[in-house]
Amino acid sequence: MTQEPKRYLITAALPYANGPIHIGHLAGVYVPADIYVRYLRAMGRDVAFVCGSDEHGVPVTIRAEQEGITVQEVVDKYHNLFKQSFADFGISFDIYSRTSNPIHHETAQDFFKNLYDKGLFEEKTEEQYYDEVKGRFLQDRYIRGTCPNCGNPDAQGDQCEKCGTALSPNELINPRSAYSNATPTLRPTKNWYLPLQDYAEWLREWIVEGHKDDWKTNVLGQCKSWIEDGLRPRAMTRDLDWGIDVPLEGLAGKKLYVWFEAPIGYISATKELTPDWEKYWKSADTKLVHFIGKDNIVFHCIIFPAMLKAYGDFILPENVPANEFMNLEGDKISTSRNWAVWLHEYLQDFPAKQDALRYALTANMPETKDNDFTWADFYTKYNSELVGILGNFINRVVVLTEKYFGGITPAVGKLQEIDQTLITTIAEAPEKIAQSLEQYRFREALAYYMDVARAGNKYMQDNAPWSLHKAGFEENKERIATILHISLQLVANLAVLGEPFLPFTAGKIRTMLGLPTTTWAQGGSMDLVKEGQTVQNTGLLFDKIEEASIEAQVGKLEATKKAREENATENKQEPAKEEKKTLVPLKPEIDYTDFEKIDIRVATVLTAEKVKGADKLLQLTLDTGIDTRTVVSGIALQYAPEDLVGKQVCLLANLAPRKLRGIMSQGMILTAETPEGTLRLIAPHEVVTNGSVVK
RNA sequence: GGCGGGGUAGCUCAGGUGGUUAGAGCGUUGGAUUCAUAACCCAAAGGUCGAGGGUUCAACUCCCUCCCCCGCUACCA
Repeated sequence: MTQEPKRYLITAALPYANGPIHIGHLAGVYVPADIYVRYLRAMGRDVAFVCGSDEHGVPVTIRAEQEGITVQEVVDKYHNLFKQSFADFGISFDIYSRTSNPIHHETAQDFFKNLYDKGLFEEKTEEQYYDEVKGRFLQDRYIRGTCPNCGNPDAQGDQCEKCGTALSPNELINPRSAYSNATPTLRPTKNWYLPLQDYAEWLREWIVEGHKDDWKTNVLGQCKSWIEDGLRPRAMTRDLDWGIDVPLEGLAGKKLYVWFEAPIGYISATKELTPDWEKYWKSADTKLVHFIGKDNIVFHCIIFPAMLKAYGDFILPENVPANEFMNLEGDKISTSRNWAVWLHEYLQDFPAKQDALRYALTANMPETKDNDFTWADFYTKYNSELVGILGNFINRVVVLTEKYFGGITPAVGKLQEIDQTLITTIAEAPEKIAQSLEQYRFREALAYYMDVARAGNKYMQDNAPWSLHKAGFEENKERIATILHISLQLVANLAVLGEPFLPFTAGKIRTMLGLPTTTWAQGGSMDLVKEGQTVQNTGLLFDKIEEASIEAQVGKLEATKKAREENATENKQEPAKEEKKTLVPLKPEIDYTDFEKIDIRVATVLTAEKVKGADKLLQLTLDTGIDTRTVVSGIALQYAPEDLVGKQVCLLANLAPRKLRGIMSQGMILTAETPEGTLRLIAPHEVVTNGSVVK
């Protein structure tokens, strides 16, 4: 878009109603989005800033069970908490909605129906684990069982939290449902997939070529990676009982995939905001920007745009300025590990210090890489920058005006060169800051803002009106008046330009100077405070933070860490105790005819090499006596290729061939698997003829 | 393993189509000052730009290899 857009639609990632908001969310998404929006509004642009709670999906249902309350109570609780937190921190949404609203259900269902009617989905039937007791299908992470790798009896179907191995549910030993502990069965189920590969070429053109210069490198890189990796069909429906019904007949218990419906929440929220919602979504002169964290890139840059394209009519995001992550004291922020600074707790500990946090998070925003939030840094930034530079400058000006002119704005007199220099600096600031904001460079913009306050301190220092006052007030009165007049204009500019970053502070400054709501266009003006205007000293904008309150925060985190470590050492002893228990129990009895179906042969390894692109796979060539065949085996972690050549192994020879990493594997090497998950090859004790039958 | 992002002063981070002394804030040190919340102002010290090779008259910037951090993604038939 080369022309200035007529209006803006700004979205901030929908927070998931499964835990409170922390500083990572704020730094990554909501603060930058809010700064951007406040700036646009100050520019007089037409903006819709939409967000809402994401309330569907499995985790909230689990949480409800854990806490012994209904799912609705869980999502209500977090929705209200989110709403309060955002309001407290001045995140100025035009609407904060929620995906449980009827309007969203309708919108999402309409969207699905539209794509369905056009025949844009692929239908696929697959076998999935099913909990007979609870009567529901099980998502991977709600199937528990013993980890084949480390023997942890509580591994999840998608990964083992003890050893970190990525798993799929059918690898678990003794799988059981996380809901009922029942042994799950496999059941076929039909779901609808969006064939993303059909959009690959279009996405490539749109992103890789079209946006190569204006999207952030981290976003562009991630998209490229996905597109070049090959896009695959992605399920848009799930077997769940909490969510939005798939709008087709006879499909009880089938819901829309949360990542299908959640982004549609932006549309529903806009609908809820205004009957004119279509002009924000379907007008080419609207600029759509999604603010998200890096974990959401694929959904906002690939899947959602593909959906919008499939539907037709809708505009696409002009930019998706995803931020990286904010760490906390050197560790990744984690809701489940309670490693976070929660917004509601922050305000209890630091009442009315929203801008302090907004400042610290903006100054250190993870724009290009993961950044670290430390309390020590927060403390020094607050005390030396907000207190020492910004607050102090304003206070000096207000106090001097009070002392020398009874709190009345004095008239400006004859200007000197030093005044002109400052006036130029002020005049240039709005454009400079705006340039940075337009490019989503928030920390730079904030630094430029603080430079204005710095220039004020320097101006004050260089002119030293207090020295002139001492030398004789009456003979220097005009000069002192001029210095203070200009300084007051600078203070007013700090309110105008600070509105996006520090809205609470900007409001306080306006009160001091008796200014109405300001616009960005007023920035740079030297006529914001009129001669004769009363300047109220309403007290310090920022009072110093005591070291003790910072130590208390650090102590809080240390306690969390300590508790976690104690937990970890307790848990460490468990696997040892569990080892004996993790032996796989006997399978049901079979008769000899079942066994006869199995054809196991002795074979000799002729060649062995690692499968490229795979950790655990070896590609083997075997002499089976009957033929020479290729077998892929997952023993690379246990055996080096060169150790295998010439060795005899046992081969399940009549197993249906199957492709692994693109290689056709004709059979399966037999191994003994220890309870710890270690694999040992099975072979005859003495060398025998290749092709000998094992029975 | 593959892919993407990142590894730059004590700390937190910018930056670079290859080219004279590599930047900011904080911290440290010295000076000046007292209107101001011992704040502000001036100055200085401080970096072999992750490691090792290569291309080049010239690399922190380009190429190759390796190491570390973050994320995405795959594979025990």
